[in-house]
Amino acid sequence: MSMSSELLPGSFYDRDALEVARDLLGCHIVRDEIVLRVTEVEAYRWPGDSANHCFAGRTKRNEPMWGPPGHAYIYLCYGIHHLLNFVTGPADEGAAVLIRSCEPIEGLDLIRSRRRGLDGPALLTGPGKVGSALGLDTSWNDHRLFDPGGLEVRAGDQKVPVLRGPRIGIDFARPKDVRAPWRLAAAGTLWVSQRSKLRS
DNA sequence: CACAGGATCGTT
DNA sequence: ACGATCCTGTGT
Repeated sequence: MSMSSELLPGSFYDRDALEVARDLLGCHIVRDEIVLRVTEVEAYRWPGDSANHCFAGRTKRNEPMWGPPGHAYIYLCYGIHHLLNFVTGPADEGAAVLIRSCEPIEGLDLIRSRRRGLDGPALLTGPGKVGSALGLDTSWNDHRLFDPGGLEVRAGDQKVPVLRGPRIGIDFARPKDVRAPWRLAAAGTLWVSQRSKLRS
């Protein structure tokens, strides 16, 4: 458990998902002995974002996204991958930031043991890999990220240079939303997926 | 109840 | 380019 930085308060998440996404780059996700530096995120905004799970209204799956900011929203993708999101904005608005990639700070041995046969950026570049490395499943839904214990988010590097590009895997959305540059990544690291599609 | 498709990943 | 693998949302 890393005590090197402050837990982000609930108020950190009570803003537009795009602002929260920007400020999450360089922050630390902590679970047990694993500490990850956030390197790549996507904003799913409110209102009017047709790529957002909440676009068509409330469902059982997206219920955590309508709750208070700073809670976890985790869902099963393609029947295999558990994808980690942080709920943003006020309750009753459905917005969140998807954690797409991280860089290991501590706990690399445990991460490797969960991703047998892989090494280097292949361990953590992609949202399914982040969920796997952290050992997450849907039982973590609604978890309060600003409370100590379990799964925590702590402050990290300030003023990380940012790369931007369109979000991945949302071809079903409206063209305007498919094009929106709401995938953000930290510059200067290889621990980012599809880096060539990003620009400063 | 049945169906179609998905904010992915690793291999071919 | 494709299969894995299963839940979700919608429609009847």
